[in-house]
Amino acid sequence: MHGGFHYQRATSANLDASQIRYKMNPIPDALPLISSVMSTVHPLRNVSVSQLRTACSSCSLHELCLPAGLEADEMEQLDRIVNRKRPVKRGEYLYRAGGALQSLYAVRTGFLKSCVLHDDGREQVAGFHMMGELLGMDAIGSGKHMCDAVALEDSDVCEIPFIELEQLSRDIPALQRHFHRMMSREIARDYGVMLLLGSMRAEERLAAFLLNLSQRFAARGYSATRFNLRMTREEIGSYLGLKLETISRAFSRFQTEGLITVQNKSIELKDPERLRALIGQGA
Amino acid sequence: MHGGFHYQRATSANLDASQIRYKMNPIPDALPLISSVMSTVHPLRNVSVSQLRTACSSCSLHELCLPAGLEADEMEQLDRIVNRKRPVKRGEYLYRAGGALQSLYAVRTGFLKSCVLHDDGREQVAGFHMMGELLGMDAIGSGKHMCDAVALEDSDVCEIPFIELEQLSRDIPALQRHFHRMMSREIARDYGVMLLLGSMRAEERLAAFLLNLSQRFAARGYSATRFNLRMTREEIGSYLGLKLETISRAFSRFQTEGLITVQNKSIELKDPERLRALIGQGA
DNA sequence: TTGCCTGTTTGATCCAGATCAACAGACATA
DNA sequence: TATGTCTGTTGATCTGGATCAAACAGGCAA
Repeated sequence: MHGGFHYQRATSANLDASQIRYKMNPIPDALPLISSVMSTVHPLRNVSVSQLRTACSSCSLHELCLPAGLEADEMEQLDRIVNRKRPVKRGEYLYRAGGALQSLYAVRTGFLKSCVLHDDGREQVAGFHMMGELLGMDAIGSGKHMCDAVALEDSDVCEIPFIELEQLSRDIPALQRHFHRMMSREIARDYGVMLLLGSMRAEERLAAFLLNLSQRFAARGYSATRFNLRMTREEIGSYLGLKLETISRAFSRFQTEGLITVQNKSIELKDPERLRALIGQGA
Repeated sequence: MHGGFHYQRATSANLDASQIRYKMNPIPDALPLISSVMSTVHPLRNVSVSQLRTACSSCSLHELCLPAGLEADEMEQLDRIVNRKRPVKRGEYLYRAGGALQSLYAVRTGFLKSCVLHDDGREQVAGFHMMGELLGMDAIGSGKHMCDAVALEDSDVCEIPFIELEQLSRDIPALQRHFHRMMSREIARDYGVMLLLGSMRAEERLAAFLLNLSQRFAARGYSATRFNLRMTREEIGSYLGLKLETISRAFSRFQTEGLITVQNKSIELKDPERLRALIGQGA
């Protein structure tokens, strides 16, 4: 893959050309640049072109991310407090459990996981995070992070100093509103995970997981039916409260039943409808 | 127990007198009425005494609840938007999944549960809520409640219209701050539940559950070692991702091992330390 | 007092998923 | 190109908790 966009690097061999193009379209890194060069400075904003490149307003994620619903001038104010493009290499920690809360982080590119730790070494994956999603909200209550955040592939995040975000959200109702929405959606997601962990059987859990990924990729303009997993079977298992062997077997069974095609990390949903029907057969 | 305060009714026999007094003091139900007749209006506030009686500033929960950390005048502003004392009878719904978000609710007295529902009828208890805790935050993201909230015993809640809370929290930084803390703590709690559901065995889960209740009762000035369950074995099981028979057996085993005394809903923790040690033996 | 009705306890059996084990690819480094 | 280290697959066996079943206790209405 060329340019700064190596999101699909590891698995490009598995994908046909049309899909690669499709996946690269929605989040163009280079295109905005070009158009911004043509018109020197954005009429509404007093920032240089180089800043504009990564500004929220030119970021293809802004409808999903924190600035959703902001006016241009409001977005500019938010831009001023955001430290854009902090890279996190695969395997690196964005923050660790126990560390003091400084900032929230919005994923620009890449993929991360949050892990809750238990004294005895057990760890539980509490979530996987993709572009436009906000991390670190668990730390606001105590001032300390409750979990580790680790990059599953080379990623870029926007760093949003929390104190300043809180300050700014008093001045910008739309920002306040959307920040509350994002916290609340995290709570709603957590409730869904509890339902999954507390009352679904293994195959239902995996089906729900795949459909959730599918829906999130689709919301970002990617294919809903073909995507690559960024996490290992063990990490999926941890998230779903199952062992890696169980994940592997369930994948195999889904494949022999024609529900999906799996090859290593590459997934194709062949029959999303039947997958959906699979959830809710139990009990 | 007399008056409207029967929170401890079923278990008062277990408590010594000093504790009962303590428990009854903070939330006087009947007395306020009388004194309001006597002293018409509070000097600092332009509200009648009858309103003051149940005002946040006179509520024993205010250090745990939403107004934590507010100045007197700020608390007064909050008071003005809060609709105090909405009673919810045992078994009644405070709100239902799918219903539009109007208000958040702070528990004044009593005990409630939240249940996430699945199409096929399965339900998962997502949380139990006691005095000072805030319900409904899952609904902010979508504008619709994600779960049912049901009273497990006759309860009173304060109704806090969400739009007005959001508005007011722009004017009162301490309120904004604390509201964010409460949402964040819910997220942190959820992560803990995921850890529990995803990687603990049955007895660890129950021990963690008992210790969590103990700690929450203690934070409210109740005994940390003697309390009454407000929920059935089935509800505990649902919350912990286990069947009611498993809960019952685990209780029995804890009892024969001298960790606790159980009799129906009444619990005494005989050896909290060993209970704590029990968590984290597995894996 | 009787007779539900709901919730709880305890025993016997079963099974979904864990555990143990062997092996096969994929990928990274030299 | 060889080599070692992760990661994933599949089989055989085991087991914690589910399921099925029976009996019982407490609350409450008639």
